[in-house]
Amino acid sequence: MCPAAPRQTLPSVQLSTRKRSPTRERLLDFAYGAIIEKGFAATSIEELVEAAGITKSGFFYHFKDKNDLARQLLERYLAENEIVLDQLELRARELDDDPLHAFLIFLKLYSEMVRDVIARHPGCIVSTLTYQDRLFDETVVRLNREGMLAWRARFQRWLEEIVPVHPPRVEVNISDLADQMTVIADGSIIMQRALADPSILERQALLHRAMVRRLFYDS
Amino acid sequence: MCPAAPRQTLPSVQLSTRKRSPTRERLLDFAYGAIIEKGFAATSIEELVEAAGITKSGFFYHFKDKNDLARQLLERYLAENEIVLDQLELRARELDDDPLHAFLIFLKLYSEMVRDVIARHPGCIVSTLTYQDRLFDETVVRLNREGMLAWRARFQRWLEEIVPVHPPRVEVNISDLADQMTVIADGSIIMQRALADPSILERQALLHRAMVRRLFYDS
DNA sequence: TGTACATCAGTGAACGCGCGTTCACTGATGTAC
DNA sequence: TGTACATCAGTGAACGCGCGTTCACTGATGTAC
Repeated sequence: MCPAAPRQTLPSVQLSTRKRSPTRERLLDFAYGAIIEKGFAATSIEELVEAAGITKSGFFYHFKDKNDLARQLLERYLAENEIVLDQLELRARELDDDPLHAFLIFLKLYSEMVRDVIARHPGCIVSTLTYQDRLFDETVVRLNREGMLAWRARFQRWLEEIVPVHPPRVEVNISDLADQMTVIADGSIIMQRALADPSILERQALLHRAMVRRLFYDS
Repeated sequence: MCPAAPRQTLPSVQLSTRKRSPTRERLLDFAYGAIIEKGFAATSIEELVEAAGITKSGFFYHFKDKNDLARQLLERYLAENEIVLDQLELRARELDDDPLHAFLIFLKLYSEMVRDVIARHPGCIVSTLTYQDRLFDETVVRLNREGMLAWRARFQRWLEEIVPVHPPRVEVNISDLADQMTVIADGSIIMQRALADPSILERQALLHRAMVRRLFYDS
């Protein structure tokens, strides 16, 4: 599922109808970093407001409660993530008309982008929240779920475009192959973090690319 | 990294020199389940001792502090995990002398074992602890790291046995390929949990197997 | 076999701290007429 | 242009609760002589 692009390079995304308050955005930024470092339960409202330079009551002006923080964080992340992947897919398809070639270009572009993002934030909120989902209400759990399904849908659509042109050399389930992208991203981030080796995700992304290529080509 | 086999099927593993106390084992069992459900920070000592039927002070007889709980849990898990993988590898090598065939059998056996374990405990403590590693001392972080490196070493050794007999059809880094096994296991567990779909891990394990097979064979 | 001591596996009460949350209030800015 | 009111983005003090941890103590079992 991860990661989104660096925040500063993003256009201003308007989420729902709520106005974007700079203080709220900063609180979300701090929460993002802290939650990736320690998890949600270990991240206190106190440390966030201290970092943002307001008082604790100010937090409750922007967020109904702590669960609402998780919800808004996830909403913002998923929206940005969609945009980043759209851009990457668009760029890849510009560079080659053939869907398979474009897909392989996409995997390469993705591996490069992800390398930089994870270096700064070694983790993924979606994975983190997934591992603590008993702490949240169903809205958060549902958002998480829908985010993962959006990844599946994107790659499944793309792969179904590829298959008629380049039939796979062995039989594989296309939906599973679409999921493999997400699985490898999330799994690599864990390993990268556990080993404190910043090269893992990129290496795994490139290996995955080589395996996909080999699935469609004999050479 | 995950999972270990069901506890009840395991021989009694003697960890370090400490005697295995049934109460401590039960505390560890409850902690395992709770940590996978909610994470470490959200798991309270109170709920564990209540489940075990002792008082909170009893906990501190068995564990120096909460960090010590994480350490003992991880130690026990890693030791059991080694044994389970050893057995699976032994069995696979019994069934076929060729290292590649044995490896593919191993992947199949693994996918079956893992399906049952994750159905009961939908998560992996190693991943969970990795995502909250700022909460622990370096012993825990080091154990985590060594556990992952043990997986890498096991599969790398095996793959290096395979390569001279069955040269891969495209160039891949053997160490990365060894890591891919771990990456897919951990990533699948996250997706399985986020989607609440118990079939994900097995499907991904089998897809991975097909991709590895395709790497070494043209058919 | 009896006694003395040691160890094991806890109990029970108390601690201080930090946590998430509430509530009445406030000064600055925006809007209607 | 001035006045009245509404909204925005917070403040400050207080709350009760649960958390991890400590410490003096205890009854049952094991071991030495």
